Amino acid sequence: MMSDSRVSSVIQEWVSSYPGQPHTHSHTQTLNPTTSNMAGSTNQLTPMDMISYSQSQGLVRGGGEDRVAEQMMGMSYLPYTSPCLSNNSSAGSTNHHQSHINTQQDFSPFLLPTLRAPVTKRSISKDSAEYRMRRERNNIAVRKSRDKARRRILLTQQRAMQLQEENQKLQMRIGQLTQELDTLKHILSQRHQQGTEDGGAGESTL
Amino acid sequence: MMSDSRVSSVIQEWVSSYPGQPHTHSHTQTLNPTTSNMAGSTNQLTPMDMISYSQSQGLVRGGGEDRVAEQMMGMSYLPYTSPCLSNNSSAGSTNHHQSHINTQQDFSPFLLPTLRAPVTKRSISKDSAEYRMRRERNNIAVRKSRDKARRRILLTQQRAMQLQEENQKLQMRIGQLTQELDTLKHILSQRHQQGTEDGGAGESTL
DNA sequence: GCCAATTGCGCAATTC
DNA sequence: TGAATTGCGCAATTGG
Repeated sequence: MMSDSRVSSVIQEWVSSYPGQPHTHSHTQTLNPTTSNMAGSTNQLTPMDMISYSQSQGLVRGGGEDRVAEQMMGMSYLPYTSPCLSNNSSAGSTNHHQSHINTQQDFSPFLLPTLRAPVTKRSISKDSAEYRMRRERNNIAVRKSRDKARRRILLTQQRAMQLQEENQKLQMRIGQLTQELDTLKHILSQRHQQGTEDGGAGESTL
Repeated sequence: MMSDSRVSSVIQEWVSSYPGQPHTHSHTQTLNPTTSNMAGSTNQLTPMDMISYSQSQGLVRGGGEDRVAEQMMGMSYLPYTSPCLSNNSSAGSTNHHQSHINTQQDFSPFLLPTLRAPVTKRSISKDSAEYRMRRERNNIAVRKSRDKARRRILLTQQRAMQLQEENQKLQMRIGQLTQELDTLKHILSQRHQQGTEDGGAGESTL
């Protein structure tokens, strides 16, 4: 109805900012054992949070495998000893040079008796001009993406505030209308009573 | 206010999630969505940026110090040539673990007469157990913080949706009330007319 | 000054 | 193949 005119620009923008709701695929990750990390200390965080989380944000992917499991469990930021080892090379991610191998699947547990043997990796060598090129492009994409996300969040906040305002106004309006209605009803009721008593007609001017 | 009873749980949570609105301190950077970004040309950072870079603080990790300047200018994700050079190893940041060698101390300076010698850094040496300790603690804090942020965002989204729903209901309610009011008014008006015709006296109570 | 919390950044894995 | 996402760790800041 007339509501359209009430929606302000912020809302409009916001709407366009959510083309099609989060995917909610079936996430793929493997949540493999590695570093099961039972860490010990529990830590609160209702499981509920996780649910909605993974849903809206859509699949938690790749990144820190183990983390996934953790997060799924609602156990986030816990001590969490690094997957490979505590401090030495390429613990978590990082480890540039050697190669992209170890982080991900972390085959080491099985195939590498000693330490990782990054060797044998077809090195895209960080030196490679191409590598740098890719990295640079990705960095740009990342910045862009985050910028977008920030704006989206901002819009959502504004939208929420705006809706809240609107809501209050509507509530007020309802209050007015309700009161007015009560008044009229009361009047009618009296008239009716009068009419009944008098048997005649008593009307108001309103 | 009096609206409390009407606000649903999601809202409640959301509210508590924003203790005190975005700080808006003296602002450090970003702050606003702007991104006005005159885009035009420019991008490329001036060598000037380098200065702030090496200066900052302990262990510079080469990361995106320069970025700061850019962002201050509202110039986001632009090309932006890497600080040290475009492709060489460990150029930007990264370098984490592998060895504290290259990044930090970077002995190479000996070989590179022209570049600054970051030496003279207070060595918190990445080897230091303390360093690792700090890092680990910070990593945990970071995860925690991000988790929190995610939940906050989610709450905001839910809140917005909920408010929208509520809004629709309120609008509907207003529609009903309005109609009802019109009906009553119409009735009263008719009776009044009748009363007038009859020559009766119509007064309103109230 | 220390510490936790934030925040921007780049990396790498994954999705689209 | 390349852009977009996203978790992660690092480092600089900020607020206590």
